[in-house]
Amino acid sequence: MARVTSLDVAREAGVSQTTVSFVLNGKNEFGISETTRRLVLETAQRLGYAPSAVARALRSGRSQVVVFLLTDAPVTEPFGRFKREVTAAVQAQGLTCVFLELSGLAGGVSAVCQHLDPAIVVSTTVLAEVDKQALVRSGVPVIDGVLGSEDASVAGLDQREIGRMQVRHLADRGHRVIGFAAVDAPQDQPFCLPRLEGAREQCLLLGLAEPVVARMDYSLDGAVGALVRWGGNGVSAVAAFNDVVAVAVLGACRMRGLDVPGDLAIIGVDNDSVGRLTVPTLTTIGIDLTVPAQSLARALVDVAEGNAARSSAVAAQALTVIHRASS
Amino acid sequence: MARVTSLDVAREAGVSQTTVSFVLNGKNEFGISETTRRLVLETAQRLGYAPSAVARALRSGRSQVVVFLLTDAPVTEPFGRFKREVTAAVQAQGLTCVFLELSGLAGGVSAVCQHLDPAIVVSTTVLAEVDKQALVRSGVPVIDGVLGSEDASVAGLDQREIGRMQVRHLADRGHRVIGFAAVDAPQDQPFCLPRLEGAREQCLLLGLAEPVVARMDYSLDGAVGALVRWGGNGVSAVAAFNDVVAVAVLGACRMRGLDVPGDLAIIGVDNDSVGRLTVPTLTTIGIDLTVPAQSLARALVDVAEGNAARSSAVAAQALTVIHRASS
DNA sequence: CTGAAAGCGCTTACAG
DNA sequence: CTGAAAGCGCTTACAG
Repeated sequence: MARVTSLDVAREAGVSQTTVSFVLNGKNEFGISETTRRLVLETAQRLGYAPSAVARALRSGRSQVVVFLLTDAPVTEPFGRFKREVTAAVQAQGLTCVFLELSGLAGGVSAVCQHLDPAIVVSTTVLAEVDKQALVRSGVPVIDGVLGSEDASVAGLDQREIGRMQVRHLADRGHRVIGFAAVDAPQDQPFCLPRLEGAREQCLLLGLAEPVVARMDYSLDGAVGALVRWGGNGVSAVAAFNDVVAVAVLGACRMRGLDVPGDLAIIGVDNDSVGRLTVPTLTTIGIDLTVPAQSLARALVDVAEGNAARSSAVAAQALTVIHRASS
Repeated sequence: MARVTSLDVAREAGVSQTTVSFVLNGKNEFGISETTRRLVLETAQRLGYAPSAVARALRSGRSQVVVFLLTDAPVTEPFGRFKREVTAAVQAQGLTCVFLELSGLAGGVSAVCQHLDPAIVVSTTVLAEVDKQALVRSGVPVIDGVLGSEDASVAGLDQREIGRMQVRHLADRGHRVIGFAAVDAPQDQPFCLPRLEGAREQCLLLGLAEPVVARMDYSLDGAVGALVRWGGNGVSAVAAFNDVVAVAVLGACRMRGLDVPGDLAIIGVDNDSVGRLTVPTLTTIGIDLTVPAQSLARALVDVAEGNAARSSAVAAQALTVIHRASS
């Protein structure tokens, strides 16, 4: 079963390959008659013609593929939605977005281009300078550190705003000494650091003491340790880096007989479904990355075309406090 | 900055394009002298030559890309690792695996081939027959229902075995009337149904009563409802579809003043990190999908080459009971 | 308004 | 042992 080519369609319709190409690519400015147009379309349909992406890419020198590199990317629900929304937004721009699990790949980034020839590469993490150079040298533009950069980043979401919102929420409810539950895991730092920084800024702005930072791994023991530290500093409310850490703090409170939110209020980040299932349920910051996904898609197209990325305003509307029982 | 082509390398090295191609593709059977070989390799390196995947694909008629379709795929940690392991295993077979978020895509599967020309398409969900036909018609082989099929599937992991293990664990600890916490969400059914079936089988085998099934959404209210139903049936232990549901049951127990595991034992599935953070910590089934990922990668290559997939033995070693405080 | 022809970069028979 | 040439399927100047 040989592949149906545009030449097959041309022959079958009794026109030239050129005409087929023009019709199928909507190059109407060449003034092809409506009759011919219909005939070509109908013939292509009938033969089940599907253009070869590979041939098109070779000819045009540009593939239509966006490779989105995932390196220990967050497994949270908002990020899962983000991937779907980026996919949709990129598609709306006429490209196709695929995700590549870089952490599973031997040989690293350079191996990416071996089989893929992407129009552009996007990465959640900041790429090593060598890798970046290698890509750029083979003509592939790169946008890295997406969502996690310390400045507002191409997606227009400032991670610091998350920390600020957490503190504002807790301060609104009368808390004056606030703890911050940070994590050690390296892959979380691009998110954890700016969130903490935002929390600091907001405390300063509100005339509160510096937040009392406790670092922990994802364990109950770690959370109990944090509790002790906070207890010694008069902390009455905790902003957790994310919902999972918040659950750990919740568990530690239970172990130590502390009432939540009576003895300690807790707010997480992510609105993970598990936060609706704990007792007490978890106050959290919901993240809607629809707008950031669209900003990113626009920036992608700009950069893929060799222009500078349009910068995006901070998408403050991406964030909402979801107030539940833990605060 | 024009692209470096194999012809550039040939000219620079003073040999023909053919020789360059042979050297770079390791076609040593043509007896190229060691000196020439070295020269070509060194020149390619020096010029920073990277072969065009697109040209190669056009010429050979086969791309080297595996497209892994994700449709509301589970966001659990084992599945995250699975993706990395599939990526590695596929790479070991000489192909590149990328993931495509089908749920974010308008136009569905047919749009996939527009820009990608994959060597093979894999899907977690069972594809609609039309979509499957469309792919096969354009010459793209398909493997669908990966990990979720009711039979042992290409990956060699039988979801039923998970339910069996849960029941065996609970029965070993003396429980005679077992509840099953099932979920409503359609995307979970390919996993939930076989796990429940396995639980049923195992109860029968051990001479226990049928498991008492409660369906719920991911909510505390749903879990409380389930608790009432189980209470009326003398259930002393619950096998939950996954860890998130298990957390909901845990929460419901807390609300109703039930002791875990005293009044009710609970076992989840997935070994999600949250299960180590609840109080009590959660007994669960750990899933190591390394072996299934490798089976899948082998099957992929078979099918991409037009052969039947090698069937795989059930990878029982993929599953382990992780015994914690909830049972 | 439509067609013949070139060329994207590669691999691989075929000829020396 | 090595080279000249064809051809994968497409798009697009160029010519009519």
